[in-house]
This record gives sequence, C-alpha cells and structure tokens, in this order.
Amino acid sequence: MNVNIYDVAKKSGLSVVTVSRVINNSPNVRDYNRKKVLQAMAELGYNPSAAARSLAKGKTGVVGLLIPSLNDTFFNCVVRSVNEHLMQNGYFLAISLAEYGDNTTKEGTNFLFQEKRVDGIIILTPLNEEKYILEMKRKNIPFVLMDNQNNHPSVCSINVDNYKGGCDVTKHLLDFGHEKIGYIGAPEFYLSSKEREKGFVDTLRNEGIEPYAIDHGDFDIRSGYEITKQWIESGKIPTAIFAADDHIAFGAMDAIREAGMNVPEDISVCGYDDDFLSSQIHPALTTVRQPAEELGAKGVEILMQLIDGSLKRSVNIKLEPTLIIRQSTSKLKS
Amino acid sequence: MNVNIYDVAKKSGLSVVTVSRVINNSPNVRDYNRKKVLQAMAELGYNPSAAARSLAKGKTGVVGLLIPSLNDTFFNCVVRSVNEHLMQNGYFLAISLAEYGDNTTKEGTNFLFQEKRVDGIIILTPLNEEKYILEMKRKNIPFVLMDNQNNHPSVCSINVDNYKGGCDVTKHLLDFGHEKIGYIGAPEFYLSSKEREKGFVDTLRNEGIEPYAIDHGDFDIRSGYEITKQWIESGKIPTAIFAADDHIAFGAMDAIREAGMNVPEDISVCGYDDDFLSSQIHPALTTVRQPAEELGAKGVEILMQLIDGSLKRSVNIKLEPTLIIRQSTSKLKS
DNA sequence: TTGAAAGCGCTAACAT
DNA sequence: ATGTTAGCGCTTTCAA
Repeated sequence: MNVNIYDVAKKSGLSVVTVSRVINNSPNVRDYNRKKVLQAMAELGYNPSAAARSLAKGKTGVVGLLIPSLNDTFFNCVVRSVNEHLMQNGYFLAISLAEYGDNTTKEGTNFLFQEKRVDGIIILTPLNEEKYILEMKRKNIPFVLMDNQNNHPSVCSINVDNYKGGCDVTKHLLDFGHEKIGYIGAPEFYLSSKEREKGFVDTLRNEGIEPYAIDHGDFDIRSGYEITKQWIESGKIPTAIFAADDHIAFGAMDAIREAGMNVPEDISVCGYDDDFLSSQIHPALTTVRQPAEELGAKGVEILMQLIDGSLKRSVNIKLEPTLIIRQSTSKLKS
Repeated sequence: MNVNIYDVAKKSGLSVVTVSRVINNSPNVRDYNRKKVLQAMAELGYNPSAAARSLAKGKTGVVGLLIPSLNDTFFNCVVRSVNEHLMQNGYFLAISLAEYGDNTTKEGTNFLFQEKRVDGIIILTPLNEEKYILEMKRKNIPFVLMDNQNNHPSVCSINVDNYKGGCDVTKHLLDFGHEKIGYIGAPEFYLSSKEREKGFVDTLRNEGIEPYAIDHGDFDIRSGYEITKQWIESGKIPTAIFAADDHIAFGAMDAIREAGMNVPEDISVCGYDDDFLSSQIHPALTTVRQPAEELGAKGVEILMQLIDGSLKRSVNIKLEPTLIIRQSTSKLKS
C-alpha cells in the first residue's frame, strides 16, 4: 500500500542499495544519481520506515527521557539542553512522563523500557530510582541518572552539589550580618533538601551559630506560607529565611507581607532553583541556579559513550550551582 | 547477539508462531503451552523487538505529542490526560518539544514526523500550525490540533471557548459592581488572548460600558507588573483588572501592592488558566480553568477514530472553561 | 490449537 | 560507484 524503497528504486532506475545510500547520506553515490533518487523520492512522496531501519541497523536513533512533571523551570531547562545535545549527536529525544506510584499499568512499565524502543535512557529526578535501575540493568539498556536521590556508585549519574548550594546561601546571609536564620525544607526523603539543609547547618556552626529555626513542609507555596506564618505568630521571627525551593520562598514572602512586614527590610528571603518567576517578582528573589544546561550536556555526553561502548566503568559527576543575588536579601539593619 | 523469538521457540519446544501468539495474548494457545513459553521468555530474559513488531504489523503503537514548553500547568494537565487515555487505548505516548522557529534542524523536522515513527500526532498550542498541517497531510499522518490559533475547518481540532471565558470573567466583575475595568492582554497574534479580550469588550458594551483601559504585553509577570504600574502612575486606576493569563495577574497584583494598595479591597484582579500557584497565593486568584482533562480525553478519542479510519470528516470541538472565584475579586465598595 | 513459509522495508557484506 | 543477496525479528496467511 505504502511506497517503499523498491518503488523508489524502480522509479529512479537504480537499485535499492543506491537508494539506501542516498537516504543515509553516503558519499559513494554519483551526484547525478543522487539527484535522480531524490527526485523519485519526492515524486512518490516516499518516507523511509523507521521500523525497518531500526530492525536492520539494530538501533533506533532515539533516546528516552523519563521526567516526573512537565511543570517545572528546572526540568524544562534540562530537557531543552538534552534535546539540543542529542540532536547534535544525531539522536532524537522521546520524553515520557514517569507516573509516580503508577508503574503497575496494564503494560507493567513505561514504554521507554519496552521492546528496545530506545537506544538509551535518561532518568531525571527519579523518586523510585532503585526499581528503574534494576529494570534497565536487566534489560541491558544504557542509562544515566540525573538529579537522583540516592548514591549509586555502580551506575552513571550526574548531580548538582546541593550541599554547596546550601553553604553558599548561608554564607551570603552571614555576610549580610544575619544570625537568626530559619530554614524551611521539603520532606526528609528528598536528598536535595536534606543536603541543602546540611550545608546550611554546617556553615552556621562553623561560625558558632545555631540554626534559629528549621521546619519541613512540601516544595510549594503553601508550606512556605504556613510555616512562616506560624513562626511569626509564635514570635519566633528570624531576620532571614532560607527556603529549600523558590516556591517555598514565595509562600514565605507572602506570609511576611501579610504580617505587615517587608522583604527584605524586615526579613530577607532566599530561595533555590531560580524558577522563571523569581526574577520577575518584586522584590526579585535571591536564589540558587542549577546548571541545567551543563547537566543536559554532560548527561548526553556520558550516555553517548555508554551507547557506543567507549565508557565501561560508571561515573558520578557533581556540578556546582550558582548563587544569584537579587533584591529579596539585604544587609541586616543594625 | 540478543535473544529473539526463535530462541524462545527452541527453548520452549514450540514454534515461533506460538510464541508470537503468547506475546500478543492470543487466546488460541493451550494454557500449558502458554506457561512453557512464558517461562522460556523469563529464563532467557527475552524482550520482543518493537522495530520488528512495528515492521510486521505496520503500526507502532505510539502516539506523538508536540508541545511548546514543559513549564506550564495547563500543558502538564493536558498531557497527563492524554497519556492516561492513550494507555487505555493500548497506545504509548511520546512527547516531543516543538522548538519554535527552529524547525530547520539538521534533520529538517521534528522526529515525530519522520519515518512513520508514530501512528498519530497531537499538536498542542502550535504557533506555526500551518506548516505542521501541511507536513502531516503530506505524510498522511492522522493528527489532531489542540488549543490551536487559527481556524482550520478541514482538520480535526479541539479548543476551549476563550470568548466565553472572557465573557464569564467580565460578567463576574460586573456582578461585583465594577465598571472601571482594565484588560491586560498578550500579543495580538495569540488568538486566545484576542478572543478573551473580545468577550470582555462585548460583554461590557452589552451593558453600555466602555473598557476603562486595554493594554498588551507578554504572557508574563513583567508585563502585568509594568502595565499596571503605568496605569497607576498615570492616575488611570481601574477598580478591577482582567488579565489574559495568571502570570500577568501576578504581576498586576505585585504592582498594586507596591503602590500601597490592596487586592481586592482597592483593585480586584482576575487571571486566566488556573496556574497551580494561583490557588496558593494570597489572596488566592480568581481565574478561569480550562478543561484540560476533557481536552485530552476528546483529543485521544478523535485521534483513535482517525487512526482506525472510522472518522472520515473533520470535527472541530469547542469546550467550555470554568470560572473559579477566589479571593482576589470582591464587590466594589460603594 | 499449532506450525511452515512468506513477507514487512531496510541495511550490511560482499561482490563487481 | 553500483548492485546482489541475505538477513534484522516479528506477524500473517494458510494448512493441518
């Protein structure tokens, strides 16, 4: 029914092999013949079959990316980077949603893992990474973990140094003279939040200062708002707040304003992640930017090596985040 | 190198056909034999080849979704819905980023369009839809447009009634006694913003009221902030603002607060889209929610019919949005 | 209920 | 530079 390579061969008066060479941009085709083939393809409206090519070549040319949400500035940046770098390597990107807790679908698993649909997989911010690792290892699919929760020395992973990020923020606040600093974190099982907190506590103690307050909620506005509000109402008012994430920081700012105080005059607020809203709100949020572009680049680089077999042992890369100082933090009024 | 269906056949002592039947859940296999096959598959660690299956069957079992950004509450909801409904129909979802303006990559086009990689495509919020339509028609790929910009009677599309959304918001503000209402829109080429604006203007004029102010920026906080600030500084202060999008509304609220006024006491603010932040900020934002779940469901339903050939003519569906009244709008103080 | 054989559309290896 | 041939791994007749 559909036009195939033989039709093109016949129409152009050449063999299927030559047609195949044209499809694959082989240099070994006379220019004149290449043109004939190209024209035949155009006239017939020919499209090569990815299935047939994959079958014959033993690879798909597609890399899969598993992602937990499509609503996140950081994810968005990482994926764009991955996409771009894959293109440069001649691969296509197929993104798939990792439905938390719902891995027992009819088919059992995400389609990326099935039937060798992709040549490699990148898993971004997995929650149940152990299961994924097991599956990929069993199926022999090359893969890279990004922004993962636990340490897996035996698999390739790329992470951002959350401990350092926590230290940087804390140093910045200390530099501004703050000593009564509160930390609002996410649930303890997020390694990222835990490490940021550790950086916070360690940096503070290095200066002989104890955390003024530490509390945990979710990565959302509500948590930041409620925890801050509670602090304020109970009279436990820090001069600066370090939020584990920009959304939490937004909530904190909300609560501060609602209590009739100002950011940063009364309380400095610092976030984490550099959400695209953070630079646009007033006051613009001091935060920590993760090297999303670099994360994507490194991830693709490693995956390519894994796929072509040039990388045997596992590598664990740790990238550095960048403190972005904006208007939501200021020197402590003395 | 890799274990294939013949290996399974040999190991289980049955033919490849029987193995194939087991893979495809055919009922015509004796239970005893099915177990033998299943066990052989497990022992060998067998995974069917998607490429081979696609080639033999003439279809991939995958539907592609083209999306302009991974950082948007509405998109996120639509995609989750699409994903779920596709699963129910036995299809997998492969998401791909539509890089605006960058369709002249090395390969020429997004990979979804290439080489029959997918059985159908859903295009969400396209900007350059004409080009896509041409390409899909030429390649004979079944497709559905969602939240598209222009009218295309000849192709299947599903949209949300932005005009009605605009009317609903305006009616709500009128009900609250507002007559000095400003509208902050996005660039004119966004049909969505234009229609919301039209609903706004028409509803107002029906009551014999003229728009108090209309201005256009981008779909972001900055625009909302700057336009509102400018209005306030020039003394053109509405009692209510209708923003074409929640982010614009956030910016407007920011500017209002910065000018020492309150939302909604001094100025009511209404957004559009029900971003996930909107319900969490203070005051929570009155906005319009688009039926993302339904959009995804309908889109999949139509695409399935397009794929199986049961739908011949094109359909253009228009869904209704819902006004969500929260705390950012209130009755005009008289 | 099972199996033999013929494709699906392409590419790799080996000629020429 | 070009072509012949033999797969790639599966499903689909068709027969038994």
